[in-house]
Amino acid sequence: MKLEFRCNCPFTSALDILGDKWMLVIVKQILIEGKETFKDFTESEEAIATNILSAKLKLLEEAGIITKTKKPGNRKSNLYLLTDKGLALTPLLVELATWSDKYLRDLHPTLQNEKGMDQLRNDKSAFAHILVEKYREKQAALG
Amino acid sequence: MKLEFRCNCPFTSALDILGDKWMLVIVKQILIEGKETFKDFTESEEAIATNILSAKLKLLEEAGIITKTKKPGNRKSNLYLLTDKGLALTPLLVELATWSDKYLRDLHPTLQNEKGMDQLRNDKSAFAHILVEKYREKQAALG
DNA sequence: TTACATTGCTTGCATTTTGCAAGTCATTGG
DNA sequence: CCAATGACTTGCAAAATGCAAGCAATGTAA
Repeated sequence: MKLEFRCNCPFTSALDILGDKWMLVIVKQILIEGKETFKDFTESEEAIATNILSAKLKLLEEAGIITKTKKPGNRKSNLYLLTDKGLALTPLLVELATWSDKYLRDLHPTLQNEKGMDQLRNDKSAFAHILVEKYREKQAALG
Repeated sequence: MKLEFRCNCPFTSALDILGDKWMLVIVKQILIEGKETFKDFTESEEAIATNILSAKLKLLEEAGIITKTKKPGNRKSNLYLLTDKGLALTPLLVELATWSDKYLRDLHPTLQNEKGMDQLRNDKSAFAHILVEKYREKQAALG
């Protein structure tokens, strides 16, 4: 499980890093669900196994999408945070959710339909912008 | 390899279908590289194995992203075409390419840098719009 | 019309990735 | 000090991916 590129196509190359079941789910959990520590991820709804989580966090770090630091004042907990490169995936995530909302309901009737869904439908670029802003505020509060 | 959803999250559910090495690559090849037949895909730069290709085309069809029909006037060749649901993935693909263009060049120096890249940087929603229009024209010409 | 090539697959098997359960090891709170 | 917690690793089973070969149904050229 290492970083390699199949070809020089920009679409395919993004998928060489992000194209699996977990990478973007982890980014989503950090950005939207406020997860920061290893433990946070293991307690998620999606229930990622710890060995996979460990491997994927390593890959995300190698790819420059997240950073791993120690939580200030705590030598036990690690802090996983998005870099700018990682935050720049926000529009991609928003497109994923938009597509699901519009086209996945027939295959998946119990798909979430409350929370920010109206806001997403109403103006997705504003939605993305707010997500990024909130995350930056949080980061500023930390460091 | 069947269609199942981990949870009700719209982000994660999209990845339950699209989150692997091949699904979006195939959509890209149809949309951007004009590929239509089984053979077209096997001749791609990305070199997908025929057994995987077969399985993924089946999944894409089950998910309602592509349709499989016979080429008119030819009982041998099949024609794989995007549905509206599949065409609606265009903005997602454009976001993938945009992210690659901006953030992947340090990891992947030989990443493509010509062709439509300027147009993509200049106005990505216009770029997406043009892709969709061109594909629809092509479809109209066929049927 | 018959041999040959092409298209669209499937099968078998090796390799890689994913998933689950359990165990390790350094903090840390009491 | 000692149990609990957080962050992992390890071992093994299951699933997905990759490679090579094979095969049946057209299509094509002599």
